[in-house]
Amino acid sequence: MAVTLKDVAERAGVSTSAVSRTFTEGASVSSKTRAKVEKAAKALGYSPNALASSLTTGRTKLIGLVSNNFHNPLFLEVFDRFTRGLQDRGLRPLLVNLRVEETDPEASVRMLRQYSVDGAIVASSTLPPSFAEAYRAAGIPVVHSFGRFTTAPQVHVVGIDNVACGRMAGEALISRGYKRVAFLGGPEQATSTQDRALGFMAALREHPEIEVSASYASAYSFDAGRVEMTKLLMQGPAEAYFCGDDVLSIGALSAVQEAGLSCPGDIGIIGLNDMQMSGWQNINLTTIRQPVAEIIGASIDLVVGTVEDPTRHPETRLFPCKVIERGTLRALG
Amino acid sequence: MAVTLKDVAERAGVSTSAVSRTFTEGASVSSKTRAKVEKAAKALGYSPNALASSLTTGRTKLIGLVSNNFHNPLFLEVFDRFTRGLQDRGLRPLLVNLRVEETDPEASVRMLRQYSVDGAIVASSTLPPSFAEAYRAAGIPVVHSFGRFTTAPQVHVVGIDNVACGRMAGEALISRGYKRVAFLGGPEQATSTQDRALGFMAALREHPEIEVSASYASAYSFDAGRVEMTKLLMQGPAEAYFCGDDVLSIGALSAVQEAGLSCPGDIGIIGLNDMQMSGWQNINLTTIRQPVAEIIGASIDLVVGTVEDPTRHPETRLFPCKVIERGTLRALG
DNA sequence: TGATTTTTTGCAACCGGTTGCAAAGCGCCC
DNA sequence: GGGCGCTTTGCAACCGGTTGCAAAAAATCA
Repeated sequence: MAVTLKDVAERAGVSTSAVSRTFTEGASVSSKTRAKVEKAAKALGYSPNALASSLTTGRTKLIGLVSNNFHNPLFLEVFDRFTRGLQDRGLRPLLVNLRVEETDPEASVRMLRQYSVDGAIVASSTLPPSFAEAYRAAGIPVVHSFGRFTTAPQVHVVGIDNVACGRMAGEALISRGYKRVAFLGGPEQATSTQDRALGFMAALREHPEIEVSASYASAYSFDAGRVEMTKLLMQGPAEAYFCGDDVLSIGALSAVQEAGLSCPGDIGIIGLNDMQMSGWQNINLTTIRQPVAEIIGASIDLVVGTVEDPTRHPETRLFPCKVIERGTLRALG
Repeated sequence: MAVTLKDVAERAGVSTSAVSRTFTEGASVSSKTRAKVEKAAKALGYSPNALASSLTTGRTKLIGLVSNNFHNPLFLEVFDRFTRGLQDRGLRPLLVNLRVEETDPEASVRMLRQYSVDGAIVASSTLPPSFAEAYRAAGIPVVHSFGRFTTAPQVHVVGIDNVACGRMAGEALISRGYKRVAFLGGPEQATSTQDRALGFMAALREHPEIEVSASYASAYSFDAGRVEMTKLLMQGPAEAYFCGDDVLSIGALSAVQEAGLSCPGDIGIIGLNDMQMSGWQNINLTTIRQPVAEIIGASIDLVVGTVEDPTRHPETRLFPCKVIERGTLRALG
C-alpha cells in the first residue's frame, strides 16, 4: 500500500541513497538526479516516513504537550496557540491529557520516551514541578509553561509572576478607595493561589487602614466560586474581592447578582487571566491579563532551543500582566 | 543515552528476540527467561521504542486528531474527551490544528502519512467532508465527528441530525405559544446552519399562522451573534429566536440585555450545543444538548474498529439531542 | 590533453525493533 | 534409555529510512 524509498529509487533508476538525499536538506545531489527523483516521487505519491528516519537521525519532530487543564476555558486558547506555533516550526504536538488527580510522572515519562519525543511542554499551572523535572531527568528537553517561578530552577519555566499579580490586584483595589477587601483564592494548596495571596497581602500591608481577609474555593471553577461567594455574602462580605482566576470570578459574580446585589455597586470583583468570556459584554469582568501569546511563544522558543543545545541552562521567563478595565470594579478615584 | 533492546539482551544474557518477545503480548517465552529479562529491563530502565516497532508491526498507535474548531468553547470538552478516550485504549492523539481558511486536505494527508497514523478523527462541524474523504482515499481509517449526514457516506460520520434539531427547536418555540419566530443562523454556507434552518422551517410550515423569518451571522461567535441581534432589534425583532449555536446565542442574549430588554420577557432565545457556560447561572441559556460523550465514544469505537478491519463499511451514527430547559424561553403553555 | 580537485553516487552498515524458521531443549511415555 | 511431540530459543532477514566511506563522474586547472 504505502510507497517507500525503494519504490521511488527503482522507478527513478537511482540508488536509495540518492532518493534519501533529495529529501534531506543540504545533502549532495546533482540537479539532474534530483529532477528524476522528484518526478518519480510525484508519480508514485511518495512522502518519506518520518518515524523511520527518526531512527537514524534521532529526531522525531514530535513534542509532547502535557496538560491537566482541560476544564479551564483559557486553555482552549492555549492549546490553539501551542499547536499552531509548533506546526509553524515543522513540529508535531503529541497531546498527553493527565487526570487532575495524577501525581506520579512515571507513566507519562514512559509514554514520552516510547514515542521518542524531541521535547516536552508541560502546560499547566496546577501540575507540580516534579513532572517537568522527571522529564528532564529522563533526558527530555522540557519547559514548564504557566509554571511557578523558583530561584534555582531545574527546568525552564515560563509564566507570570503570581506574587506581582497579587500585588497588582491589591493596588487596583486600594487605588479605587475600597476600605474592606478580600482575596478569594483557588484551592489553598495550589502554589499559584499561595503566591497570588502573598502578593495581595503584601500590597495591603502597606495600607494598615484597609481591612483585609482571605478565603479559598475548592477548585478553580465556576461552581466553586459561586458557592464560596454565596457563603461570604451570608457572613457579611467585603467591599471588593480579588478572585483566584476568571472562572472563579464569574462564579462569584453570578452569586452576587443572584443575591440581588450589584457589581460593582455593592461588591467589586477583579479576576485574573482575561479569558475570552471575560470580555463578553454580559459578563464584562475587570481582570488582569496574562499575556498568553508571549508565554507560549517563549515556551516554544525555549524547548526548540534546548532540543538544539541540550546543555542549555534552565531559564525562567516571567511576563508582565496588566489590568484590563471593565465593569466589575468601581471607577478609579 | 537511551537504553535499547540490545542492552537489555546483553545484560540478561539472552538474545534480542527473547527480550522483544517478553514485551509482546502472547509471544512464546518461558517464565524463567521472562523473569531474567524483566529484571534486566527494570535495572536499566528500559522501555521499548514504539516507533521502531511500528516499522515492522505496521502499527504506531497514533491517531490523528484533526480540527479547526479551536475557538468554540465546546471543543475544549471535545478535546478532553477525545484524548482521554484514546489514551484509555492505549492510543496517542497527534493533534492537527487546521486554520479555518484551509480548504485543501493535501498538506494534512501528507502529514498524517509521514507519521503513519493508524487512523484519524476529523473533529469539526465546519470542515468539509473532503478532508475525511481525502484521508480515506490515502488509506487511513477515518471518522468524521460532528460531521454532516449524507445518504451515501464514503466515510464514517458521527454526530447529530441537524435537521431534526432544527425541527426540535421550532417545536419548542411553537409549543410555548410564540407567534413571531426566527432563525438566527451561523454563516449561511455552513452545512450545519443550512440543515438546522431546514428543520426549523419544516416545523413551522405546519403552523402557517406563525410568522417566521431568518437571518445569518457572519460566524459562530459571540461578537457575530451580538452584532446580528443588535441589527435585528433595530429592525423590529421577532418574539423568539433559534440561534445557530450557544456562543452565537449568548452574543444575541447580550445584545438583548444591552438594549434594556429582558429575556425571556421581551425576546426568547434557544441555542444549540449546551456548552459549559450555557449552564452558568448568570447566562442560563435554554438550549438543545448535543450528546458529546456519546458522539466521541462512538467515534473512537468506529475508528478503532476500522483500524482492525479496514474493509468495514462506512457508517453514519446520529445521536438524539434534547432540549435543556433554562431561563431564556418563556414557560411552556 | 592529462593531472588534480571537487562533486556526485552507490555500497553497505546501521538505527531499534519484530518475526519466520529451524535447531535446541524439555517433559513424557513406552 | 530412546523416541515422540511440544515449547522455547537464537539466527538472520527485514521494516523504511540515513550516512560514512570510497569509487566514479564532473569540473577545474595547467
